Amino acid sequence: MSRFYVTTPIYYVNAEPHLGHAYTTIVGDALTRWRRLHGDDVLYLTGTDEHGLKIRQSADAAGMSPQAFCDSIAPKFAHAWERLNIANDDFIRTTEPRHHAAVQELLQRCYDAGDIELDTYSGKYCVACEEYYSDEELLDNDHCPIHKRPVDHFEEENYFFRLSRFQDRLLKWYADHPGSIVPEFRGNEALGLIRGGLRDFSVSRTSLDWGIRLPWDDKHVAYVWFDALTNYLSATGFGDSSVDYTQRWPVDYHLIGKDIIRHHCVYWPAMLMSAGVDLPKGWAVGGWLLVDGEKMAKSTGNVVNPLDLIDVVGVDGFRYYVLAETAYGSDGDFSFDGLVSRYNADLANNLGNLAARVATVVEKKCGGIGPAPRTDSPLAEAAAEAVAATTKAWDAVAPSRALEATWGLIRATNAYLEMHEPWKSEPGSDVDAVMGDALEALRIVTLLAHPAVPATTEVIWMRLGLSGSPADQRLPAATSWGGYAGGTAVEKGDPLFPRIKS
RNA sequence: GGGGCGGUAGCUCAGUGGUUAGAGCAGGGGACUCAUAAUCCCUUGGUCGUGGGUUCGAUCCCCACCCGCCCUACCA
Repeated sequence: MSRFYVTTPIYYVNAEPHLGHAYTTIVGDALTRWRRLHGDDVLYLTGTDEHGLKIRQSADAAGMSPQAFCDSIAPKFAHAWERLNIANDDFIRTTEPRHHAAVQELLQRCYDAGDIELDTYSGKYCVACEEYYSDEELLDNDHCPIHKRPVDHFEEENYFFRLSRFQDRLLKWYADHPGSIVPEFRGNEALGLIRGGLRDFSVSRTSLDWGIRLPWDDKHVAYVWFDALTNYLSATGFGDSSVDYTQRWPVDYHLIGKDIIRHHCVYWPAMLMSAGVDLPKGWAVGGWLLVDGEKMAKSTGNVVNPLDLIDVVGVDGFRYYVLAETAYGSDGDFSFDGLVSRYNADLANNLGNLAARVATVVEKKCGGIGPAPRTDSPLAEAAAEAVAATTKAWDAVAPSRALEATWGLIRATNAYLEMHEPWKSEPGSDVDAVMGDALEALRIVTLLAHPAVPATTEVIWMRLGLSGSPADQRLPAATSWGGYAGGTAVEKGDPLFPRIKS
């Protein structure tokens, strides 16, 4: 049994869960469910990022302590993932003791390695914002873009991580590990960032109090990088001397958005190198889900709450949509019309309807008991192709392609039924053969589609009269043609995906 | 300004240095009626962003440009 460890970014608790968070989290869930089907010992990690000035400010504004504020928001993420049927194995919060231990361990290791040194951070600072600004962010004459007033030149004593020392090592590592970033074109972006030159970055603040103290200098609080990124290590037990964190580390995939490539593919590996920790095996970089063609933002008022959508198309309808509609890596476009139309076309008309018609014909022509499939069924080849293509796609972290391949078998099965028209024949061996084949194809579809639509496939599995759950099956053996033995009572039940009238 | 990614049928996307560029959805026609007015078959539709270049030949290679988006160093 192999181990498989996948992470999502940890989400900043300054905002409530939205479509973008849900997208990445669903991709990770489907990917890890696929690995579980293969018997892997999976660790799927998500969580929340709870430190920093903005949390402090939001807490102050709410009249709460930062911890109480975080305690009020973090469960909303955990709850949202429950609603979306996310099977994360752990949920890490950066305010947890285990995370503090890991952050301090990583900091200490980098400090001991000589890669963290005291220096001076200087920049243009707006007192009203309590923020530093780069020259390009400022208006003409060094005015704050928000407050329209002059910024001050500030200097602050910071510890810096000597990222500049890592350019050659990072380039060599990536050259030695081709394909570690998928899709490939995102890997090229990361290399471009490294080749473009690396500057040291500060890892601490003295002006911040809501965070983790540096172990060797408690006047300083860790700034975001060493705090947030380290969560991936915290969950493995890193920093706890009684635990062998290498049982879980290195991670197989960090799922990230394209906007945080620099932090995850440049800063993070350099930090790990410095600390003597193995680097991740892979990164899977996703694009953004735009909403009606525009970037989702509070200012445009187009923030989509995923929980509103599951009232319309169900949990699996929503999961299927985000997985199927967008090629992971590229930007996708979310639209309500698209959601409904894909739900109707793929789930109601294809999968749901196939399950319904098969059950009806088995009931009418086979006495409600599913016949066994033929060993030499023409559908067997279509099934094998679907299994192969689906597997290849999931292995490449390409959910939309995986589902397309799986749906190919659904279409082939519908076509197969049309060709033989078993509803026109009298009960007998010919009808039994056709329906056995259809049931077997549907069983295989159920397994292949399970990572995307786990709840519905459980229901189909049960209606086919099969015991247990698709999740108990072991691929690839379970997707071999002929796994259905026949002789089970097939139940029609209510429509799995009632068609939505638009 | 610099770096990067993308621009292929109405929509979402595949794709390859070479005969007539593909899929799904949407549109049109037909068949069927087991099924959630679902399904199946056929079909309309593309100057493969623009202009050059390399080549016997480019959507795929090179250059320039246009458009969209991302990063540009401390918001995930």
